[in-house]
Amino acid sequence: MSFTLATWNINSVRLREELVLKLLREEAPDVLCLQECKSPVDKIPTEGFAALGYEHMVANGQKGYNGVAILSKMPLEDMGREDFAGLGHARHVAAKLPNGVIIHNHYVPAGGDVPDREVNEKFGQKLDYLSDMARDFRNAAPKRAILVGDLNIAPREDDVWDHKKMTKIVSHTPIEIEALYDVMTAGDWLDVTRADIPEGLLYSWWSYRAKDWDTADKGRRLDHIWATSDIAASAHGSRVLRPARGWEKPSDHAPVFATFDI
DNA sequence: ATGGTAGCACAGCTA
Repeated sequence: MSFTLATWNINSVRLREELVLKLLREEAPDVLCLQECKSPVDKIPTEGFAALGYEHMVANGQKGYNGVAILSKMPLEDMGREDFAGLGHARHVAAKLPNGVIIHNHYVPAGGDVPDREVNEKFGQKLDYLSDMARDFRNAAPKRAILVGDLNIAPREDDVWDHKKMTKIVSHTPIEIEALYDVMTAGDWLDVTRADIPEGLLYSWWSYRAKDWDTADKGRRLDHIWATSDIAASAHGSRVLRPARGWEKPSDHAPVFATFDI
């Protein structure tokens, strides 16, 4: 069976309901994982999604901030929500597909501006969130699983527009990159996007503050699709839907896609 | 070093 999965930080699912519908109509992934829904679960506009065939959703929501959801054409079994770092935030939800594959959808804390947990509590929370993820995967090694989301870390030199300028900028500091690779190793995860697209600059986020995001192209690859090694080899066809960053009233993130033959 | 934009919700936090 072949299925296509997309992940997208939507930056308010209620404000951008029409953009979600456009993506579902034009790209028709089997599963769409959203982050930063910024909505309680019961206020997510599911009717329009269901009308396009996405009749199934598992979600974790809160008012105003964070929030993650998995939309699917196929039935989903709710596999619960983790509160890593004990923040009380809606940053994770998991679901199982009929083929047995488990999907983890994460919104990792951004971590504030200063990359030092002694002076910036948010940076400490980000590192704690990552170490809790790693501990969880060491406790119960995931199998036949996919992990997606806005991980708020661009690990490789070619995941940012200027590696040297970025090494002290939160999202590309060595301590975060180390922590992210520790999560990856703890769970036998492989970076599907970079397995499919090993060469070259590849971004999924551009700041709203840049004058001309497209020509300046000061992007970062913050949005990831990983898979456990038992199914990673079946993945192909990865891409970033960069044009979505240029849609009317866009999210600052573009959707990332991967197709799996499982 | 600073400020630039955006969402939520209506001030100020978060990104």
